[in-house]
Amino acid sequence: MLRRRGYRLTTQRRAVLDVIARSRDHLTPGEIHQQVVRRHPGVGLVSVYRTLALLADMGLICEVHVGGNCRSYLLRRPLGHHHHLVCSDCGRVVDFSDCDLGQLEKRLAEDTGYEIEGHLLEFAGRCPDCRAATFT
Amino acid sequence: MLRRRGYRLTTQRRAVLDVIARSRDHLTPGEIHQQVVRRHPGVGLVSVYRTLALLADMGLICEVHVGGNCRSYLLRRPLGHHHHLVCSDCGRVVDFSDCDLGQLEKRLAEDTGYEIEGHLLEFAGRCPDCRAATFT
DNA sequence: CCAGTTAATGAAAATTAGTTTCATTTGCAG
DNA sequence: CTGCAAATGAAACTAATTTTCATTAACTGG
Repeated sequence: MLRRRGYRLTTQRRAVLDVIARSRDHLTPGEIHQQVVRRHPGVGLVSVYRTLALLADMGLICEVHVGGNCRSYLLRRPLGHHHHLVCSDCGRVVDFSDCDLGQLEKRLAEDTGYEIEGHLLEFAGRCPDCRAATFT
Repeated sequence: MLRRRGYRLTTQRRAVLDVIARSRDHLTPGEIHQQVVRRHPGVGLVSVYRTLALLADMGLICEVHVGGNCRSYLLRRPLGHHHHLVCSDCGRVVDFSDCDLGQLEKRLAEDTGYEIEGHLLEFAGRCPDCRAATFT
């Protein structure tokens, strides 16, 4: 896909893609870098950022904004439109895809005159594990 | 309200509250500080952050997470549950309150075992002014 | 109203996340 | 193989936020 868009397929890009593809979880740029370095020491955090920006541009990954510490998490996109349910304790993320905001979106557009381009929907809650941990 | 919770009512807290109360727009910590300093030179950005954290804790203000540059915007809460429609060009924010996510939330809780605590819903779009500007 | 305590402040340093710059390297077209 | 533009790594930089700590001032009790 990179090639098709005229980008070069470099070792570092391979490495980043590899990490993202391998992981089921959502990772921060820093975490991705750590994992990349394990197999490819010398790969710079900068390249990770650059690759992530590229992938995000191409729509292959997307970002999550969670909690108080407004840090952007990057994650693998499970193909297509979807949203996140984030555990407020451990940060674990569950994806879901049906959000049914079409009507609301339409009404908002009419009421405000905005041309709506997209939306960000995230739920916060406590995952089963963290809930269980409380009762220990 | 501060007093009721055992916090002191300091000049700087008054000043921050004043600015937030006066403004209908959403402000960044930096913007709030600028305005505070106009009337109260010497008030530190630090205190603004501290006051904002306090107010957010008490639920009197809330944050917005917008666009790519993951910076947390703080804003006045128009009382009660609501959401934001943010212009992707100029950043102007419109509030709306009916989101009708109850059913989705319930189903998610059943499916995932998460105890859902809240949600973050934001729409992005282009406001009437910015749309008009394009055609100039 | 005054004094004491203690929370709150301001300044500066520290931290954290992300971006920019630029000389060097390298993928890949020819 | 070779050349060159694209991509990289290191380091400097920007920006936002947090921490530290000595000083200040809000409230409480007298």
